[in-house]
Amino acid sequence: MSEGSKNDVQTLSVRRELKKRLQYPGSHAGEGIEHRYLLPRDQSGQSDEILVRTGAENPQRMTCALQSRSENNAGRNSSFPSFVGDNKTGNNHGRFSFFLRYGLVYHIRYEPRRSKFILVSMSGGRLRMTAPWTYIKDLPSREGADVTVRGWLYNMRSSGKIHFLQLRDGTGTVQGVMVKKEVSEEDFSAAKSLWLEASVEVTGTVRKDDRAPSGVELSVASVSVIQNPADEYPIGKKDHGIDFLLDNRHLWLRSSRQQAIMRIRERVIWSAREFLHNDGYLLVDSPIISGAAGEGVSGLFEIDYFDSKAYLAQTGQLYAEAAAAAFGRVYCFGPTFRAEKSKTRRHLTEFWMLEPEVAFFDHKDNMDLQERLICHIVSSVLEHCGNELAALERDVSKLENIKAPFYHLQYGEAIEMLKKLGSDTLYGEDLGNDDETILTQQFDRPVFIECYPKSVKAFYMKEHPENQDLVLCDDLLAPEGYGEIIGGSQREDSYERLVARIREQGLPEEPYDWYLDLRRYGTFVHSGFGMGIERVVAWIAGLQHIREAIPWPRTIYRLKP
RNA sequence: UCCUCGGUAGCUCAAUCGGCAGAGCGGGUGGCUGUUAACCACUAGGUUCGAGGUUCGAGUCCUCGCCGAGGAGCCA
Repeated sequence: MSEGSKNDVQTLSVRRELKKRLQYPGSHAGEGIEHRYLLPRDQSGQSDEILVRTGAENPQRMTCALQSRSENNAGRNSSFPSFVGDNKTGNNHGRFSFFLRYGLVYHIRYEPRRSKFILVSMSGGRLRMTAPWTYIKDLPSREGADVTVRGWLYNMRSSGKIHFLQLRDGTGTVQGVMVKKEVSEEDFSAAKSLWLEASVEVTGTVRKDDRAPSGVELSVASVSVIQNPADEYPIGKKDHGIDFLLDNRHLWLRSSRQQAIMRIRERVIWSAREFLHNDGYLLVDSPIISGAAGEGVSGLFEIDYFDSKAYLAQTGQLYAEAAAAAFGRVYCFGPTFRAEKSKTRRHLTEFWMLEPEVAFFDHKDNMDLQERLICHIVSSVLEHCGNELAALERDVSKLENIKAPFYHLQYGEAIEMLKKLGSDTLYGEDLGNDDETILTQQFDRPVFIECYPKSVKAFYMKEHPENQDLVLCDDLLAPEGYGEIIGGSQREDSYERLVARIREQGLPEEPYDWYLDLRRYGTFVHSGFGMGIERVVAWIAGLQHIREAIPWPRTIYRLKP
């Protein structure tokens, strides 16, 4: 490996130049494409050239030839005249590798959409053509094949003459079985000295084995160590405390549990956007830096904005309302910030919120949309994240039960119910965290709490037509004690009443002049809501704490990593 | 800001009424050809968060401080 590290230095210095040179196009429409690439000069001042030709009938079939002009590479041309790859039938994903001097291997890939070749990577140290590597998730379908896996060693067990290398590469895990008499003495002893989370390239044969979770194992032929850590890996195999794990969040993400959570998070976001896109919603993002407060100044992060003050967005809603007047059905999705000094399992100072806003939707249409969105997200996670839910030991039956219709409670009914359950929250007060927990434990599906008192809700919510003390809003509480995941409302569309509400709450009018314009110029019935991504993820994944639902949690005392 | 709990080996945690500072994992050495957080033997590893106090004696009790967690309030 000392040989490799020497080359790595050289790699860095030539990489930049090579990338530059790989940019000239030279394509000829209709016929095959021919590219010539000059490679960096060697010590003698000569340059090599790569000649790449693509077939006219199939641009992805190509031949590559190294034409050497330099003396110390002249012999290579004959021993390495060309390399033919086929992206359709081959398993190399269109990547081609050239061995060149310095012991470097250049990996070049054809990019069909740009009709050009791009430099994928360079590696050094081994005098061979590197096979493109295989992702662990694909191994079950490659039984019997000789493959190379690149990844990290997350655990190792040894029985003297046999090593069990537990490998992960982000797509899955596989056990590499290394038998002493089947590999070189160097590889066997090198493997024994590996520490956890060493980065390795393992070559071997995919072999069926009923004992393996994925059904296959890798019979190791050779191990190439990319880096063996200098120190012991901080996160061990036994339990750790939450504080330690959060301090090591950058490493904690490698664990199978965190990987499962992040995949579920991605599925939640993906499925939500898929649902909205397919339903005709346009993504119109809102600014993160804003001169005006969204829902009152108390929980805002203030920043210096040149010579004036600005705030980090608490919500994109006001902007979404403006966009709804332009595009009808819109949503925004991005990080939002709350400077509350909350220290609970449901709060972060930075969290992601999905905020649809719909023209000509009333309170009821709004709740219907929320219900359909949540159902779609849950069923999508169930469909695509079975392995992840299993890894988290989530009770899937609880999620399979999430189907329309959800329960509905009027605020007054909720207070009555809470009184019977022992809460001392009075009519007119907002529901506390305990109240939400108690309430959601009564239901096996999400429950809407509708029409809260005006006094505890934001100024932009529309008054209830039959009771001026209430507003047309809804909180959607997730079951199993998780509580509020969505807050929504029909918006006040009357200019006069909106101005009155702003004054009632003692807010300055000037920052809202543009917002009031929406009621001056073609006002319209409209509704929307905000869904907290991390809370939805925490609920679906069954997490104890919201901070596991975001890659880099920001809480009051945690800015690092 | 308030309430509650906690801080002991690299990590997770014990330590009875105030009486010799302990275990597992991780590290080191040796053993083991089917291990699944492998196992077995041996071994190294400590300013018990800090300052002060009570006591023959403090990880343990008292005071103050620092740090963290859970909860309240507020919210998604």
